[in-house]
Amino acid sequence: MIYQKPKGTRDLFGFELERLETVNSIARRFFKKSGYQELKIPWVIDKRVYVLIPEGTASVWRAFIENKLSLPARFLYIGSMFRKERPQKGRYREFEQIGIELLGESQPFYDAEIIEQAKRFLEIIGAYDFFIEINSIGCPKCRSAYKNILKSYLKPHMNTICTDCQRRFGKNFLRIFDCKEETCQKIYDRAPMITDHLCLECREHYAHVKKYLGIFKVDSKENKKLVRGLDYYTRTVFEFKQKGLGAQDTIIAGGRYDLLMKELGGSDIPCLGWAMGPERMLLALPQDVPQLEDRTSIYIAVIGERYVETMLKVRDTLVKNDFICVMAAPEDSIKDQLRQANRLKVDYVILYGEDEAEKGMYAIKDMKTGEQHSIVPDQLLQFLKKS
RNA sequence: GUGAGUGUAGCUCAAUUGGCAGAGCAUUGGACUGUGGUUCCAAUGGUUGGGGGUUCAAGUCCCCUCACUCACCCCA
Repeated sequence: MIYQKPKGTRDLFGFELERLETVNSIARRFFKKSGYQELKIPWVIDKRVYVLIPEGTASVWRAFIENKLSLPARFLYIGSMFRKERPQKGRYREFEQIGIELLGESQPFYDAEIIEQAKRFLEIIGAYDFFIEINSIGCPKCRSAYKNILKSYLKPHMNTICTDCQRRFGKNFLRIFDCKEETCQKIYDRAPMITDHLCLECREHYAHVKKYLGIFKVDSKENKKLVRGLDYYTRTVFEFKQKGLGAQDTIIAGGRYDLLMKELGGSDIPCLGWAMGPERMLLALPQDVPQLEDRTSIYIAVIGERYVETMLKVRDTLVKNDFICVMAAPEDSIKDQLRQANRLKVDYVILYGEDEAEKGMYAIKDMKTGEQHSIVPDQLLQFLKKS
């Protein structure tokens, strides 16, 4: 072994890859029909060193500016993202993400719409047992006023909260609400919440978002402790959480970030979006969801090299007609060929050798029942299609 | 970065207070020379993750290291 795969990465193949790709193609179909255009963004975000993208939003913005695209714009991106944390259940260092970004829309209608689209998408895939949490974290105006209120509430408790929270207090203020310590949570339960300290505009925006969620018939639960660590988030934040997962149970997270564009040095453009971790979601689903396309598979057993050419034509016809088709090397014994066919779990085997050539027929064997009969070449496609 | 748990055949796992490294499945061959899967018989398969130590003797006990898993942390 020359080298092993880096920690937190995986080789995807077989069923696992198949269902991930199925989710991706459903996403493409669904969101393109909803007016989104796909954007393929580079994994590398630095000229000299290989710095890998941790999320898609900033890159989508960069692409928007660099390509001088016009507003309003809806983008879909699908691909690998990277994080450096130690892996655990539902958290890999290289992981898949499906995300959408909606640029240039400030109406609360759209906050509700992207939540509804996420929900419909999950339903199409066959996900269930998830719930939606929403909150509003206001704008810089109400948030800075609120931060002072929260700070003065927390001051007397500084020695009671855990060391992690003390660190968060200085670095990532609102994130203290995410703490898993019970003693900390007891203190935060009685803390003033940002949702109750919104300015008039933010309050109205939030009320409209909830109104539209009602019109869209999307059930959601308000979680006043749901926050974001970064300052460019404004107003609406939401998460979809999946039951039956471990500590990492958020399958979709998103919100509104009207200040991001300014932070990146651009003009003032509002933006909404979310990102989904399909692998994490699939962890909680039964193996047969989403439903895979079930194609009939055929193995062509050839007995004698001089029949290869005839069977190559059959193979090409089958592939053109969307069957899965594998051909055997004529040097292998018929026993080996059938054994291979069995291992590949194919539905049918076409056998062709001296006997069949003389009669001008194909022998076709149903691998489930073991039945075998002769069929004239012209009827092959018809026979396979009705099966 | 921190903590806990697990590493034995290709896979899933056994192995008593330290006492001959095993089973099932898989693989290969045969029974069966143009018929897989089922059945029967046989064979192959291991520096017990790696290194060091204690001991007459280590899969088992001690130390180090690597990998995986879960949790903390982080979460744009």
